[in-house]
Amino acid sequence: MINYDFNKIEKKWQKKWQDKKIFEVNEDPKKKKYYVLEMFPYPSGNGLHMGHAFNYTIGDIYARIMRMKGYNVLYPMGYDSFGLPAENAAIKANIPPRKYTDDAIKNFISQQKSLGLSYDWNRMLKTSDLEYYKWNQYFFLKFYEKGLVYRKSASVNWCKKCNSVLANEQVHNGRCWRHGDTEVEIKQLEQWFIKTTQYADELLADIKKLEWPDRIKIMQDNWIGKSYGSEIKFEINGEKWPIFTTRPDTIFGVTFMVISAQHPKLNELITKDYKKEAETFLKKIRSTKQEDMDKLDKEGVFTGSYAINPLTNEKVPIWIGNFVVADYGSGMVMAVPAHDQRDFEFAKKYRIPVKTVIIPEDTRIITIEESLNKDFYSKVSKFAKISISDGLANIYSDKVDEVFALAKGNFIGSPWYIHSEGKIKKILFHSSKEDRIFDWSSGKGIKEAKDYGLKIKIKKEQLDFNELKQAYTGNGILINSRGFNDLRSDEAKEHIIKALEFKKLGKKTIQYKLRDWLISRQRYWGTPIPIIYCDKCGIVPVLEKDLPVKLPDKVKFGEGNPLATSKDFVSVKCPKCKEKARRETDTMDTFFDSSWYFLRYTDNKNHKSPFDRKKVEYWMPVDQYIGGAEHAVMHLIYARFFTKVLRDLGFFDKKINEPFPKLFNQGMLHGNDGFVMSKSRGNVVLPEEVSEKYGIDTARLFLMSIASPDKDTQWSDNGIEGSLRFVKKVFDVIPKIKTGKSSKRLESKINQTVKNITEEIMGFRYNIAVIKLRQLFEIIEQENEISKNDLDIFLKLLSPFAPHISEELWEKTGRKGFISLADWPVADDKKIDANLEKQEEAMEKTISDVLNILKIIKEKQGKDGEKIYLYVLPNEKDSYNEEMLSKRINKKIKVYAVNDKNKYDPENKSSKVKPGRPGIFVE
RNA sequence: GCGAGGGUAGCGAAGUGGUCAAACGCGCGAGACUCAAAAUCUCGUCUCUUAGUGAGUUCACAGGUUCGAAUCCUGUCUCUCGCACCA
Repeated sequence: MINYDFNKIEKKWQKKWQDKKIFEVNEDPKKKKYYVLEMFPYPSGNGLHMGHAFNYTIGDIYARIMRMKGYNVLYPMGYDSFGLPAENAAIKANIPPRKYTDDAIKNFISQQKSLGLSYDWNRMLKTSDLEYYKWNQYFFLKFYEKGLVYRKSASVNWCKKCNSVLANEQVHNGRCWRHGDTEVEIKQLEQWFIKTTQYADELLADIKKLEWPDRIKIMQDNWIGKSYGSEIKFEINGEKWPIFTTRPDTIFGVTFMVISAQHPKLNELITKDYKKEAETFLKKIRSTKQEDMDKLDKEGVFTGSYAINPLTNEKVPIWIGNFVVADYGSGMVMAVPAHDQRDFEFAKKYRIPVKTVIIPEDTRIITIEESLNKDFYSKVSKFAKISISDGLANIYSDKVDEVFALAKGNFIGSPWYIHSEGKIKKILFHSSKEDRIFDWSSGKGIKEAKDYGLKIKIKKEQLDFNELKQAYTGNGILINSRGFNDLRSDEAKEHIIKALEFKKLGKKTIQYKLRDWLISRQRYWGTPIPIIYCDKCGIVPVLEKDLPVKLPDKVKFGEGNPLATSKDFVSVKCPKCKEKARRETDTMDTFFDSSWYFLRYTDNKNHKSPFDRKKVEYWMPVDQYIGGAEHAVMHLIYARFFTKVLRDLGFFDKKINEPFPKLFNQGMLHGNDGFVMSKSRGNVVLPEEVSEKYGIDTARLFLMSIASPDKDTQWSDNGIEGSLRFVKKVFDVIPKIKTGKSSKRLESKINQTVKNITEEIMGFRYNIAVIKLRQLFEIIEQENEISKNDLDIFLKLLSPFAPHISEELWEKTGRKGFISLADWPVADDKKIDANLEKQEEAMEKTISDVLNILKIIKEKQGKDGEKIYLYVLPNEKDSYNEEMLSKRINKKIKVYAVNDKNKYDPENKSSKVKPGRPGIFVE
């Protein structure tokens, strides 16, 4: 076998592709377009690792097959080059961020080119280029005009390592998304926000139209977090405070209110008498780390104020609590301790009354009067019988599913109720000393609770739900709710809202968890926000004609906001009054940049506008987007939002509603040790090293064959050897193969494989496609000759995975042009012959029979079989190829038709012959 | 706590009702080639059995549905990921 010089071949074809610009595309109305896109990378100074190669190869294969299928394929690459790491590197190594970034990009490009990716490099973009980011500013102004941008003071997430605020989406588990070890602090700051919430409904509704992995869709759904509820107005100090709740059916159970410690109007409620305690409490909360907050018990203090329940006119105390989220709903909750676990815990701690207003369906409280006086059949659970006499309670039942008795102490005193459904299984007794569960399922008939030695005494005055162990949070039947008693929760919600609406004290509302997008960053390496502050005119947007606001080169780091250190930058004249004014010194979140880059690819050199409408309308939407799941609720939500806004601003046709109708989530590539590749762990596999040793085609093929590309996979230095063997063999065998006529068997196999591989690639089951390709190659190897056309087909099938050697072999076998631009093969169904498949199986079976016999002879008789004779039915003779069999079995094989008079058959094995099953004689 | 997805032979990984003792790759074993090794080629690789056969036990664990289960249902254990006091 020759040792092929893969590196030379790779360079050769990469150069040819580039010189001939074969992957560059233009709008062509005659051709169907297809837009394949991978999430563009942040160009880190560390360069690419194998994980990137894995990701890009997935997209490249897709782009290649679509191109060969005749689509006009847009497959671009660019760089999300603004951002913190460059700035930090600049501070650390004293390199200007622009230089750091440009160097990193250069490095990325050369690495990516050596991966054989078929990008249209002519469309490359960098978000840190003035030609790109000036359009960020332009969009910001457009959004501003439309009222989609606003400035407000709010509690914001602050990461001290980033030295900047973060968007809600960038806080993970109370920590910074970039700095997993850094807790986010809450600061009160005035910042720029984008009204993503204005599109919450559409963003949510359109999720179901997307062909995305379910888990990403679910994540977005949860993130937007729509909940239906109502706003109920509670009167506080003569003022109406709207309070959001999803459980208006529990309004009669409200025994207190809790306001968030961060609520802007909190101070209005704290009365003189409670000021001291409140301040101590608030101080404590503010000094608590965000992370510890979650673990804390519910805590709070009384404000001294009261709210009036609009339906009962009861006065309930207002507490400050550490568990109420300030910016969700109304920042204050109506607390129903009997039916909300948090409220329950709080009430228990501060001995606030608990009032039960919902009981599970099929449940009735047995009132003491009823219980004490007579044998009692539960009204609802018809099969439960409770008898109470002399203060002793026994429970009898044969068909009740679950009987809950809530009791206190030695089962003495306390309220209890029975809940039943279907067959009897268990009876549960809870006591404050221990929880005991009795399995009722073993007993067929009636058992007495007292058999277990239980005595239950009930006293009237102890009917007190404060003894409940936890809140009942399910739906059920209303009690203690005046006119709404006996309604089911869902009915009660409607009725109660109606009653409140009638009094103008409440209404139905919808709440979202999604918050507006905070885009201000107190950092340098980003897009300057085009705003000017004038003492006279206030906030004044930069005029469109004055764009771009260029990011200054000379700033000082480490003294707060870097842009503020550039006097030339800050000082400006007010566009309105022409007086002295100052510029905004914050920059934009880089997710702003990545929210529309896919549009810019369609027209990346446009100086006059962000993109040409026609071009966007030709190429958009992205037909296949590829990227990791880490952007499920960040980039993917922002980009969807942006697209919808630009659509509404008339930048392109109304039909473009979603940027990425189809999304593929690739898995993570782990290192040899099974852990995520990272520099600190030292398990990073570098493409150039692998490439040098095995060739990039081999690496691509291997990456795609380890596992399904949507799964996390593990790099293995051993595994790639297998792929190398295959690549070498192909490279060795193909040029030597005799071209002529393909056998029926080969034709059938080839056409079947074309069909399979096409389907597998289209479904991203690349691993299966590679297996099919290998199986096909095995057949080709076995055959004596192959037709020119079939050989071409094989190379075409190989080419998306191993483009360089495919090109090389294409050329070596005398084909013209680039295989990358050749037509993707179409299967000829007529040539697929199921009978041949059967013959194949018969042959495999025969081989294994022969081998088995050889093994047995060796074991039993200690001799090696030398010659093998097969006796086959005359019509099957052609299916048994002596040469091929001999090669497989490594022995001389002679095939006779059973009716051959001259056959050699000393033991008359030919009598054993059956269709598809030859007789075998070994000697 | 809530939500999503997993657990398949020594390892990686296909397989979602019969064609499954389970593709493919790695590893390992045997043979061929060679003076020898590497490379390459062929075969084998759950257990027992066997002139090409037959039997048994498997797909986290325990039950169940079915004529039939790796595949469907229930429960348990376990791993990964996402959200996390959202009223």
